[in-house]
Amino acid sequence: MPGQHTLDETESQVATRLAGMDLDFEAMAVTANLFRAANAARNQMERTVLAKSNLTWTGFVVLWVAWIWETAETREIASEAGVSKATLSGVLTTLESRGLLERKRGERDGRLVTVELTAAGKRLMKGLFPEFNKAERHVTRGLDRPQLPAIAEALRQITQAARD
Amino acid sequence: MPGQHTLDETESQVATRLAGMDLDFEAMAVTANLFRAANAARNQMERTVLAKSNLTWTGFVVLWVAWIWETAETREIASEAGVSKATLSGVLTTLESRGLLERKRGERDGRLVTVELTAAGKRLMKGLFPEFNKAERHVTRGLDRPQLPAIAEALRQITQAARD
DNA sequence: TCAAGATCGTTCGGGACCAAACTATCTGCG
DNA sequence: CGCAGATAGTTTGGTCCCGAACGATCTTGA
Repeated sequence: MPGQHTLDETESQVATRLAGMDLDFEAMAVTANLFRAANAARNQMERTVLAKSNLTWTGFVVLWVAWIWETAETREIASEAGVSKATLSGVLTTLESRGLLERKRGERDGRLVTVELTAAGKRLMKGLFPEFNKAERHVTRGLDRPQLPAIAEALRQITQAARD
Repeated sequence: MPGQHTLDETESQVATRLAGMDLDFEAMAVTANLFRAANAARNQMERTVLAKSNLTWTGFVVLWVAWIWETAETREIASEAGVSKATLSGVLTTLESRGLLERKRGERDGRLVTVELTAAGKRLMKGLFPEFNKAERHVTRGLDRPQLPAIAEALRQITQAARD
């Protein structure tokens, strides 16, 4: 089946092609697989869980953050969701037009905007999140159960290190 | 500093908000931190390494795959890069217009298109990749060195599990 | 041999995505 | 008080991103 490489084939081709260069191959393996895993998991969840509700990944994450924090300022949503404020602005407009959340201009500080889920938004998240969590369980099913917290911690370390 | 939560604060808020629901919190922590880490690392690398060459993340990954495999069929680039063939088609057009790669229609099979870097494309990757690898080392610097292969392996498991 | 079906890449429409420019608001210092 | 600078969110312009529809090409089986 030409055009289909296994992960092993790919990594061995990489090693061959880059032999002799002064590179950190272990760091490379971690980041390469980090992006592959995140991408594969995201695509999987978009297809299986989010598509039914006609939600994009980012739309879901934004709803999720606002749901968890009850009410949230846009800059904090942007930070949690990992998108720029420009992107968030557009996504909020989309979600607001679908009646899932509401913007409220800050009263003390007129520059701020806070976001709150509507009843429909809360209902959606309440029904959707357990399904989302099933998908989370699904994509982690190949890992040793007791190893899970250590992996989560390692990923937190990467996040920290990438923040400067 | 309102509007800024630490990772710990966020996870504790999540635990509180979802208390009582029947959820797999450990799987949740792994996937949530997986996306955070991938996002943070990607943003970091886009800003520090890729921006100089005016490359997007996906553009770089596409060049990378074609570089590693010398010559590659589009469907295999799409698969390795983790994008749809529709997306790839547009990205190839962009990169081709900048003279970094060339499309060639398959000779045996007229449906196929293979991609090959131009001299300029190869030069770019040769100069860029060592810098990219430095950034890979940077974002993994918080991890125990001997632990690296195990983390890469865990991420491979997630990728596998997400592929169905 | 040749039509039905599979497979490949492109196009289309609509949303996501970012940096930079912009508007509105607040803060602080003279 | 008043204005210079900081800060917040939105708009703009260009690319990425996907599913679905499409045209072109190959394969297969009667």
